[in-house]
Amino acid sequence: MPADPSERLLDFLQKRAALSREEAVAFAARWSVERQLKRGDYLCSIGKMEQHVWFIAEGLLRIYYPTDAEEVCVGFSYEDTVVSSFPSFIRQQPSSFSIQALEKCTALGITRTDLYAAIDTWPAVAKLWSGLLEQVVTGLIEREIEISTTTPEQRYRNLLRRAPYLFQRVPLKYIATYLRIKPETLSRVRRTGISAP
Amino acid sequence: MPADPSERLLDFLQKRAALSREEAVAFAARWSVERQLKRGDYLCSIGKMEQHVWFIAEGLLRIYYPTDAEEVCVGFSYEDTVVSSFPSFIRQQPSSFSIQALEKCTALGITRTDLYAAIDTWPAVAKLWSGLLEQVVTGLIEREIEISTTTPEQRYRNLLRRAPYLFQRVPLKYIATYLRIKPETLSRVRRTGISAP
DNA sequence: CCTAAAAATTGATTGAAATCAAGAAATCAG
DNA sequence: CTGATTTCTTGATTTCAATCAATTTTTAGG
Repeated sequence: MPADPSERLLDFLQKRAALSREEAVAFAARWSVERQLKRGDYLCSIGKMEQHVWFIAEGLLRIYYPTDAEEVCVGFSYEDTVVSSFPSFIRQQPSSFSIQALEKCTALGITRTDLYAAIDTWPAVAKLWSGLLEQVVTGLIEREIEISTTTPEQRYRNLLRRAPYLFQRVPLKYIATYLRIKPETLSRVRRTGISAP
Repeated sequence: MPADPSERLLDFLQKRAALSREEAVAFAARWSVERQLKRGDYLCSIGKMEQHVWFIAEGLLRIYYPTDAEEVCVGFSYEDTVVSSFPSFIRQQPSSFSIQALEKCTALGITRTDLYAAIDTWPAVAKLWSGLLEQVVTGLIEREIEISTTTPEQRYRNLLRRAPYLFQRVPLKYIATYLRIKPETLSRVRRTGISAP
C-alpha cells in the first residue's frame, strides 16, 4: 500500500495541498533529510533546537513533555502526519518536548530555511502551512476543553472512539498520561467500562 | 495615548507586520466593521458562525466555553490584541465559544472574505496571519502543559507574574475558571500566598 | 448616597483520583 | 524457548481540591 518515503510524501502533498504535480515534486525534493528511527530513538530531544518539520512515512511516535515527576504525553504522530516541536521550530528556542519513536519509523524532514523559502515561493505551500497551523490550533483548543470538562472515563471513551488504533500500538501507560490520569486509573476505567448495558 | 480605533489598528499593523505605509493603510481599510460593546455584550455567541477576526482597540473581553455545569474561561483579549472564535472562523462551524465584554469595548472586524483576499494579495499579511496562528499555537501548548503540571497555587503565581493587570480588571471568579480552579480555592490560595517568608 | 445584587471570603465536609503496595501478565532479548 | 524486565491489574489508604453553607465585602444602578 505505501511506497517509498518520498512517494508517500508526494501523495500526501498532492492530496493535502493545492499544488500542481510539478510544484509538488519540486517541494517534495526540499524534504531532503531522511531519518530512520528504531523503537526508543528520538526525533527531537528536550533542550535541542528543532530544525525541521517532519513528515512521518512509517511508524508511530509520542510527543511528550518531561517534568521532574513524570512525562506528560501531549500527542502522537504516525503515518501521513506532520510533526515538529512547533514552539521550538517556530521561535527557535530550545525544545521543551521530546519526540520518541514507539515503533520503527521513517521520517522525512524539511529545514526552516527551506520551508520558509518554499512558503515565499509557492502560495499553495503558504496555504498548506497555515492550514497545518490552523489544524493544530483547533485540535489544541478542543483538547484543552475536553480535558477540563470531562471525567477520566469519558476521556477514555472518547479516545477509544476517535483513535482505537492507538490502543493497539501504544503502551497504556503513555495513553494514560495523554488522558491526564494515572495508569492505575486507566486500568480501572477500562475494567468498569466493559460491562455497560 | 491611543487615538481613534482605526488609528490604533494602523499603529498595530505597522508595528506587527512588515507592511509599507500604503499597504497598511489599504489593509486597515478592510477592517470595515466597527462594533461598540458595553459591559456584558457579546462579540461572539455560542452557536453563531464567526464571520470576523476582531482587533480590540479598547476594552477587555473574556473568551469562554460554556458547559452544562459551568463556564470555562479559555482566555482574555484586550487593547491591541486580535481575537476571534478561531475554530469557528477557520472551519466555518458554529462557535463553541462565547466572547463577552467585561468592559466597554471598541472592536474593528475584518470578514473572512476580506482577510483571505488580503492574504492572497499581500505576502506580509499572509505572514502576519501565520504569525498570529503560530502565536496561538505556542500559547495553547504552553498553557496545556502548565495546567497539567502545576498546582493551583503555582498557576496563580504564574498568572500574577505574567499578567498582573488582569487582577485589576477581571472579577476573580473568571480568573478562577481560567486557572481551572474554583473561586473558593483561588481565594484561599491568594490568602496563603501573601505571607510566604 | 443608599440599597440591592454580585462577588469574595471563610469554615466544615466530602469525594474522586492519586498514591502506596503487591502480584499477575505480557514482552523482549539472548 | 526461557528467564528477566517491563507493563498491567488489583486492593487499601490518603490527599487535595470540590462541594456545601453561611457571612462579609464590594460594586453598580437608581
